[in-house]
Amino acid sequence: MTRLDATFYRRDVLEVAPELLGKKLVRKWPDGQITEYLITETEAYRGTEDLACHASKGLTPRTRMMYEPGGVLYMYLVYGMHWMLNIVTAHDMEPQAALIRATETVSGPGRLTRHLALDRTFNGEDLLTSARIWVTDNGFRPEYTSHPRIGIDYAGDPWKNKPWRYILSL
DNA sequence: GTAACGATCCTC
DNA sequence: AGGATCGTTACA
Repeated sequence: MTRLDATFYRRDVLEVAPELLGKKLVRKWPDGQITEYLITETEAYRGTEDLACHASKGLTPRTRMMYEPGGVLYMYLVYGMHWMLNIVTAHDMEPQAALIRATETVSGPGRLTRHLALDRTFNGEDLLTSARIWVTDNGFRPEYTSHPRIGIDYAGDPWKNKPWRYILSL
């Protein structure tokens, strides 16, 4: 049960996103309680070319965390009500992130952040040093399947068809 | 300023 | 199938 380090996150998101499956998202609450959530579904968003990735719009106040070195969180609001939890990957000025879509007990990216009480105050949070959220490796290397990403049809071909959504098998 | 649009979820 | 709900972005 060791906290994942910089070398894990500072690689291409197409490697990191599937490898996050089976890892444990750890949340330490204000009262000191700690709860763990097995990650079961992720999606990769990769660079300025990927028209489904917010970074395709360039470096803006909203997207700037994605340009940080891997290991920090990128939080943003969609549809005026749901916060999305993204883990930034790759190196400085290489905008990539893995969206955490579900855990073993909570399905859906919006429901997950509501359950874990994650919002804008976690934008830029550093998973390498944070005392309230981090990810641990238990040595589990699960099988997984790949699928097109959800809710990004507007990105058009070929991006809407990239099999960059990863689901833990069983 | 103004307007259009979501990396979703819930209820009909 | 449709509504909720608001920050971000682009454009005038």
